[in-house]
Amino acid sequence: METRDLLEYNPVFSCLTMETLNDLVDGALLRHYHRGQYLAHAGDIWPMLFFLVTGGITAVKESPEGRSLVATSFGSGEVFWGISFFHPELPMPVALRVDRQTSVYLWSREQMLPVLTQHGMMSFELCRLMVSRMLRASEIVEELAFQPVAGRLARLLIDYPGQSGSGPVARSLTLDDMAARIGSTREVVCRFLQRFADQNLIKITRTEFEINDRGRLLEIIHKGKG
Amino acid sequence: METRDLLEYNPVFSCLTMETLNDLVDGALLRHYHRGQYLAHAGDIWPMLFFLVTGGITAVKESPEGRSLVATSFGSGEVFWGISFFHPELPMPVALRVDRQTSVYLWSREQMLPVLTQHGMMSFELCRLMVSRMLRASEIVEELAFQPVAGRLARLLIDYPGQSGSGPVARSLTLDDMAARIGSTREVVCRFLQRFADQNLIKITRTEFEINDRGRLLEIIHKGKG
DNA sequence: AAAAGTCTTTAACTGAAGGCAAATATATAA
DNA sequence: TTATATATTTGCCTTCAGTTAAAGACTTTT
Repeated sequence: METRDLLEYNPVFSCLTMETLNDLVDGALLRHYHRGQYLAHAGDIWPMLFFLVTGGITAVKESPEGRSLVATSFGSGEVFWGISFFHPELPMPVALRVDRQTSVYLWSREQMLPVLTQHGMMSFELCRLMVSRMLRASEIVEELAFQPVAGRLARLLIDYPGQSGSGPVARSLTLDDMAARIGSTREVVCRFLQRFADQNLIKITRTEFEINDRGRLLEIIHKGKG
Repeated sequence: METRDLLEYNPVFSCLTMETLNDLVDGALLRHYHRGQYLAHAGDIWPMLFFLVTGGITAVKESPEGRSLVATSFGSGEVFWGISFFHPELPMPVALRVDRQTSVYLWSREQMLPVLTQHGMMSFELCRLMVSRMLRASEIVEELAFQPVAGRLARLLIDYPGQSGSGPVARSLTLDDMAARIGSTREVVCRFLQRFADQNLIKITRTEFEINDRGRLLEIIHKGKG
């Protein structure tokens, strides 16, 4: 899709006039990153708002001992920001890591502030977006607090990326990736995957997997027990 | 403090003109609740924004098996909302429970929407507020994912409500309350409290406690191990 | 094709934390 | 006061999940 369409399709930018939007795009910094680079590290003061044109970015929390947890991730057409964009004195609680070849538009707090305070609709849409993100955070909290690993993993499998209808799916995430998404470790994830396979809930090879018993997986998510 | 002062002191409302503020207050629903009542239950569609005049409200997540987790709580002068205020189709992920005698101003989505879209500054301040709340959520996630119970409890003790300087503090929270705040259970909390007492980090009676070794507690929070 | 690196898989061990049950203490109501 | 409900404390036991270690499988490089 064209960058321009992406912007106009995004609720936050779509409420601006052509003119304002043009000005914004002209003033924006267009940056390209590649896999493994960081837009910002946890602890940084990073007062920027960005629009993701192509690629993917992941918000990651790192524990002191090196375990990490994926808080959320962004794709084409999505908007996010550094905490410092809104609170210049506060540092980033997560790192923003680039998943693959990625292009973003960047705006600084100074650039964007007048536009936001001028356009109530835009700020309001930003609020709405934040609420969605808060919901996501809320889900993560709930799962970490109440769901044992089996449930969290079952959920990850159910909404695994690149699942169309039935048939085997490529294991695009490594065990470490999965572990980071559900707040556990490589070995434990492996163990539970095998256990699911033993129970015929899934079929699994080194490179692919396939869900056999979606119903039972959903049950594990909701009622617990793996 | 006067309600009026509270409103004018709140960043979200303070950017309105006297006039608009008057209109808002006139249009608001003033409601009184008592301990144990709910403004909204998890799962409700509740498209309201509220301003807490007096009292206290807690946002609680409940697990299917009856354990609960305090996500955050609000006091005098604070503003919060139902998810449905921003996304009318989405239900509340938490319940809003009243802690004690409480008065709130309530506005519906319909009432407030025009004001917000008209006043960019107000929406922007609301964004800022949301970011703060997101930060809080982010901390909770981090702690649940990476901190063992000892650390989470230590933190709860360090910023226990009603701690002025030194000296013993009344145990205003029951073990269940504490457990709900750190995502654990009554018994476990009790056990860790006793352990802390054994190590002379705190002194504890049935009704009061006192922090003896704040430094060591901070260490447990940051470096782990109880 | 050998070597080095990266993932996956298993097993055995360990520790952390939750559940149950019972004793004790305290507050509230009849 | 007695009775009833509510909190705390403790011991014992179980489960769950993280750690360590090692072996196997596949990829990429040399």
